[in-house]
Amino acid sequence: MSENSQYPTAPFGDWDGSPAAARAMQQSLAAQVNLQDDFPPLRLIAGVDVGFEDGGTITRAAAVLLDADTLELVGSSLARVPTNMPYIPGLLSFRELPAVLQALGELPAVPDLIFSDGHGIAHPRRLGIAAHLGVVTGLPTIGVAKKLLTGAHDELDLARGAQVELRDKKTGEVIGCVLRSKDKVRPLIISPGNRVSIVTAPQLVMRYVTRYRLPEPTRLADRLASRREEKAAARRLSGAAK
DNA sequence: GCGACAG
DNA sequence: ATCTTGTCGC
Repeated sequence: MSENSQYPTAPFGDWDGSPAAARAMQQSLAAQVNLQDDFPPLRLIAGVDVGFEDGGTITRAAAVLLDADTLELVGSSLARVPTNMPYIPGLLSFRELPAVLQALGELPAVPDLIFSDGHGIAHPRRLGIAAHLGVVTGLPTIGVAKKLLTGAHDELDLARGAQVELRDKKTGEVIGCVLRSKDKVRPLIISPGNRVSIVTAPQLVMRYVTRYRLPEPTRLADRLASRREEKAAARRLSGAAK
């Protein structure tokens, strides 16, 4: 089980830490996003997500590696690092990406596609965390978000698989789609990413949705990052102790 | 100036 | 994201 350390350690170059410089950096990186379908036959897919411990002082990134055909868990990793900056809408990647890259580097293999929590190009400057991750790693990525950050869309049917385009409010440019992954659940906001087209992204998401709202890679990474298991177990015990 | 605002 | 119990609906 050899881990791979082929991911950048300092994804922000010579960033001075200021929000203004971060936004400028996003503008230039956004130009490097590839919105064409350019991914290999999928054999291994990954899911990444981030959670926090100790009131937010520790950033906890989880990465899971799945067999793209059977969805069998092939490997997983966890990276715990000190939190370096606060959450600022639009600058999420500068807060979470370092931990995510560390977790990815500890997986047993490099995935053919990564599902990232948060948006891809459905972002004010077209560089949400999924797109940022795709540019710095060069790998295909898709952003799977639970809430809207920017853009507008029409209503969509309540049936599983229903979807409508998400467009820039000002330019009308299509920046992603709103997808109902299960009957009557709150829709997901899907956007590339890198090396995946706006049309293909939701298809790939649906391919990996089983019985839950979130596609498996994202759901499993979320469980690890946010310690769903541990918390549920702790709750059951304290409740039984009474 | 006012509202919106991933995780 | 995280803190948190019971509860309404499919």
